[in-house]
Amino acid sequence: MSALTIGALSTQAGVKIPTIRYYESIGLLRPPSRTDSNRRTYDDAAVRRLRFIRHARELGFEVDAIRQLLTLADHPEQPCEAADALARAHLADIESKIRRLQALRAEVRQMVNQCAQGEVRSCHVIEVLADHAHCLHEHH
Amino acid sequence: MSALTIGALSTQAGVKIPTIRYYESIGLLRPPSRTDSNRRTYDDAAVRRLRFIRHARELGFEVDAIRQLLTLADHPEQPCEAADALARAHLADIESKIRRLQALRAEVRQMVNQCAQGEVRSCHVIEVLADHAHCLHEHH
DNA sequence: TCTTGATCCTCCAGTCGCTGGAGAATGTAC
DNA sequence: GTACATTCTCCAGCGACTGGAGGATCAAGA
Repeated sequence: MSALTIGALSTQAGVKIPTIRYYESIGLLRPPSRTDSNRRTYDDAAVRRLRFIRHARELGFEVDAIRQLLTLADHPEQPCEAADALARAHLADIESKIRRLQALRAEVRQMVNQCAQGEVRSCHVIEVLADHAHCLHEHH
Repeated sequence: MSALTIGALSTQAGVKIPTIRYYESIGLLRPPSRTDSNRRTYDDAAVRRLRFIRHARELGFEVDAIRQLLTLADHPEQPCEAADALARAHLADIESKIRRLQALRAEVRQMVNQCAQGEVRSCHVIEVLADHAHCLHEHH
């Protein structure tokens, strides 16, 4: 039953105030009730919803996917295949990102290790970036 | 000695034409010479430079870091400590990204595995995203 | 009660790294 | 010669925020 200001919501959910207003403007958060002096007031449900959004963003979900998930969450009587499919698609995405980053790490490690602390002429940081033959991975 | 059109440069470097012009506009690529009819003409050095840029972008370097690296590459007589430091900083970045993504993967995997294919009410995809207690990692 | 400073409001412009369209001028191939 | 592809510039938009201007309102201390 606690009525929260936008500032309180911001700290409780860990989302900046302008971002909260932005989420409202793009329809991720429903417009809250207002005080007589036109200030937004939120309830605990809004905290949960905003945490949901923030968490999903941290997981790398795009706003559009989140919108779909929120719609699902608003209709808990429906089967969750759609939410499951969304999550599965995202999992594949995460896994590809990890693989790519691991390859990049190997490459940059090689760059750093091979830098002879000499002149740029002999510096592999530049070389590796300039020359595809130094690639350890196949992203192109 | 081959003179390349922007289209040829685009295919050889794997960078879209508007992106090439964009890179020129922000000073990542020097303005090339032009034909009588005002079309850009590039040489092989431009291909290497653009590949350098593209590769660095794929490695997740920000344009600003790339600008610094390019400046270094343009002055090969200088010591490469700066380039090395840039690469090292980026390596730390990549490693943190990998760790975060691995944690996210675990979380999303859990979500997918626990989804009972029932109703949303019992679907962990929604639950995990809504409730911080389900987190396996510590990103907040 | 007054005043100070924190918080809130709306609107708008900027960030980064592109991306794509409009409309016009060329280049190339049959 | 005609058709189609390519290029030119300029400008607007994308996603997902972020922050400032200028003004109203609130909460707490003197």
